[in-house]
Amino acid sequence: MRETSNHELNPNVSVDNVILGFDDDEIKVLLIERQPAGSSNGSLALPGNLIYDDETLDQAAKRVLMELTGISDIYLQQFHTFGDPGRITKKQDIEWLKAVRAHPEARVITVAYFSLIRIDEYEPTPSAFAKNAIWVPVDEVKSLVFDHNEILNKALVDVQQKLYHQPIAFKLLPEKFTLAQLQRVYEIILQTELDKRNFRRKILKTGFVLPLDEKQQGVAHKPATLYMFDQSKFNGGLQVSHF
Amino acid sequence: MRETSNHELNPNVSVDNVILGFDDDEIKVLLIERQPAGSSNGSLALPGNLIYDDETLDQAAKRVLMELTGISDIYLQQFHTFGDPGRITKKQDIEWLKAVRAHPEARVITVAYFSLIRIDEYEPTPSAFAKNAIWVPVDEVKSLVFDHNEILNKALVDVQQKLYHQPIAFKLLPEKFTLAQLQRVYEIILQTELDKRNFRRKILKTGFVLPLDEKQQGVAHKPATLYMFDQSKFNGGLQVSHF
DNA sequence: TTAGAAAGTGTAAATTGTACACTAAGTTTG
DNA sequence: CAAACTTAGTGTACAATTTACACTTTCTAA
Repeated sequence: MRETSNHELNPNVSVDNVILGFDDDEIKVLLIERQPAGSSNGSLALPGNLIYDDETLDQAAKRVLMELTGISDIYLQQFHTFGDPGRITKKQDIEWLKAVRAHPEARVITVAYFSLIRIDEYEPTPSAFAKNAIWVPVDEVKSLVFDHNEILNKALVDVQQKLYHQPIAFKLLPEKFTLAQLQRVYEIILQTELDKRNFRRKILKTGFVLPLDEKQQGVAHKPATLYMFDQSKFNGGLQVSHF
Repeated sequence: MRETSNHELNPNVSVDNVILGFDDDEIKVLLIERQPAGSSNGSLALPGNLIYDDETLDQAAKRVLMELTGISDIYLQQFHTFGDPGRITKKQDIEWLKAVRAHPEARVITVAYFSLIRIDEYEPTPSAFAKNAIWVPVDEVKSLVFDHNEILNKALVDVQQKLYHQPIAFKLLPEKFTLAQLQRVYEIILQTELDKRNFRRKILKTGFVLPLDEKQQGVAHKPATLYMFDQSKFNGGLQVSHF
């Protein structure tokens, strides 16, 4: 009988992480190639695994990410829990579970987390059952294991929503950034083009993006002013009045 | 060994429902009194219970609500999953679990759902381990079992957010309603006062609230025009431009 | 020195937000 | 049946925000 504070894997609950990365160009998602992979012409998955009975869900998400990809110290945010009994139907998935899990037939629900990071600030190094960890542009993602495509899509939609209310754009940029970089983040996440002058006016009026006494270096054109995000001025994001 | 499609209770996963009700006056939450209650000077809980291994989370939420309160046919929306190993610390809770659960020591994570309904359109009738089902004004809710206070609070915050993007205000009103009623819903959920003229202008401009050729009846003053919500015109809620 | 490339800036017109108070249309009461 | 009561319903002036739009500046590299 499992006890509340036993350090044992819970066969019924897993976490999955949607790590979205940005490289000043496009949004990519961090995927792992599972090992063993059975026939495996490389089946890809979100980094996720069962939780321990003595850790919180947030801790589990962090730990699992660390164990599979070596990435730590990032802020993970829970966004949805997936639990269709029919999540696991693909033959490859079933075989993989049999090879890896103590209770391969158990009903598993998974709590999904996302994070946004700069690709160049982390170096994923696969371990545990991840034989590879790779960044894949989100619109080039093919079929993933289990219901991971569904999880990824929901993450992308939720991130769009949260862009207005949470300072997530800045997690995709270096500490010091230009307004052009910031605009690009908004454009890529929202999948739309924005007017440069209007964007600048609006962003600067919020007060949570501060200019520095510093310019971009090493560019073959007029160097842009660098800016910083000021967390303390961020009160619920872009101001919006509904009434 | 549990199988994916067995009709057995999963000892590790539960659902909890935050049913918010409105009676044209204030927001109340539907709570149950558990049976057996031990020493119990009436410990109150959100209606929730373990899931079966062969049902989806959404199905489980519906079923559990039905079994405990008799309420069915309402739209339940998942909003967060709670899973601290320390969720269960109160002595009363532990005793109750021992009396009722096959695996009282099991680590349980709970997937929380909310719904908004009109109080006068439902008649909660307690059954299963609910010896009572009552509506409690949300600001009169005292200490609940487990972490149910935390779950309720998160539900209330999330509902505020979603009011702008989802047509949830209309679930708290009869099919035909006056603009004063609608305004009251917004005011109560947002905990703020709104200007009557500005509210009307803004709501009517959205196009998803349509006037009927019908007036309020049986009131001791000028009868108000009745309105309907038009789902098909609702595109993401109140229009807001961020850039 | 010139060409290239992105930075940075302003304005006019339309729309939306805000604050605010009286008249209209019923019912109830005396 | 008149008066009192209660809520419905409406408009406007001013401020703020949104939108659309193009040229000059400043740096590097050739």
